[in-house]
Amino acid sequence: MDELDSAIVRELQRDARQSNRDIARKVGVAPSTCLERTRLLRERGVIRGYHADIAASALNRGVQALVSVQVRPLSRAVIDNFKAFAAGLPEVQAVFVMAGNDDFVIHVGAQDNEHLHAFLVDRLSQRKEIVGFRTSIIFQHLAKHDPEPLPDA
Amino acid sequence: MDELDSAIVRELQRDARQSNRDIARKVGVAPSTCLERTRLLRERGVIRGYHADIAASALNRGVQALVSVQVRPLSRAVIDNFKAFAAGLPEVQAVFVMAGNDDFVIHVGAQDNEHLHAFLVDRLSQRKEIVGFRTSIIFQHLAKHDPEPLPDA
DNA sequence: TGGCTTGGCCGAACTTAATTCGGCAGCGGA
DNA sequence: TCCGCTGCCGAATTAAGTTCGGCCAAGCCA
Repeated sequence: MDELDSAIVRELQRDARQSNRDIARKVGVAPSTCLERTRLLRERGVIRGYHADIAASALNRGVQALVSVQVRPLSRAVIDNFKAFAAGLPEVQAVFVMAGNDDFVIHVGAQDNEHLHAFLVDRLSQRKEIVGFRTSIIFQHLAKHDPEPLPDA
Repeated sequence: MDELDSAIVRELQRDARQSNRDIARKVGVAPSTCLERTRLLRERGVIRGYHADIAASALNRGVQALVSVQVRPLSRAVIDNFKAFAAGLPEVQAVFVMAGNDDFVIHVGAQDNEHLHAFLVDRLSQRKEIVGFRTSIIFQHLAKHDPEPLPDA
């Protein structure tokens, strides 16, 4: 992970669909070199994939929420099981396994409030390992897809 | 946003760097048609961008947390101002503007616990509009980059 | 109902990019 | 110093992106 790798990664974070030649030119190496670096980054697991960022409303997810969940007992089996369950639900966009008061935070997207409510009472509430959850509506989501690099220090 | 658009969007969510020809073949249209559809999706704002998914540890963000923040007074000026401030910090990966007990949830990534602590006490604590915040460490992050589509119903 | 218009898709032609691979230069070890 | 290894380059080949004229079908108006 030298400076060249970092520069390539930054470019791919910014725009994953620009051509390899453009990236090569911007980072100052030959296209073949850039291609090989990119291949290795992928192979090493630094680059995990490339994904389009889609407007939530176009995916019928105009209403979003963070759901904080507590489960019991706090055993690995229960945690892994609930995590897999949550990840499998279509409304769920992300699952955070947490330390602290809440064991999970689930990022959910639904078409409207009614669908969100249905999801909460028909899906989540079913699970017997859940001892409590709190739902907070998201007004706005600002995600930074190409953060400036963190100082190494 | 007909079935063809949806199919193209799904493919680009799954792998944003596959060739237009491959996508065209998978969704069953000519490459030129697929290209034009993609252009229009972008123009309409359905597709907002394409981004590489990078392993957190490679970006010096091995430690992540969700920080719930309360600010006062709850005026638009204060909210917009704090949102812009948070979004500008390099450690911040996402900002959620919330309804409910907390006004913001901030997704933060830092090199280690020490850097995270420094961020909290040197950056966040400075802000006079903050009347309280709670930090919860993230053990695991499971993000779904190509969720199955939500039923239209 | 019949002709006209329009939108959207196709495929060929052309331009540009991805990919492969042999060679070379720089570096480190013996 | 010499050898071998690593990583970069650039040319050649294959494949992809992009443009554009033509066609077909659906909708509309008379």
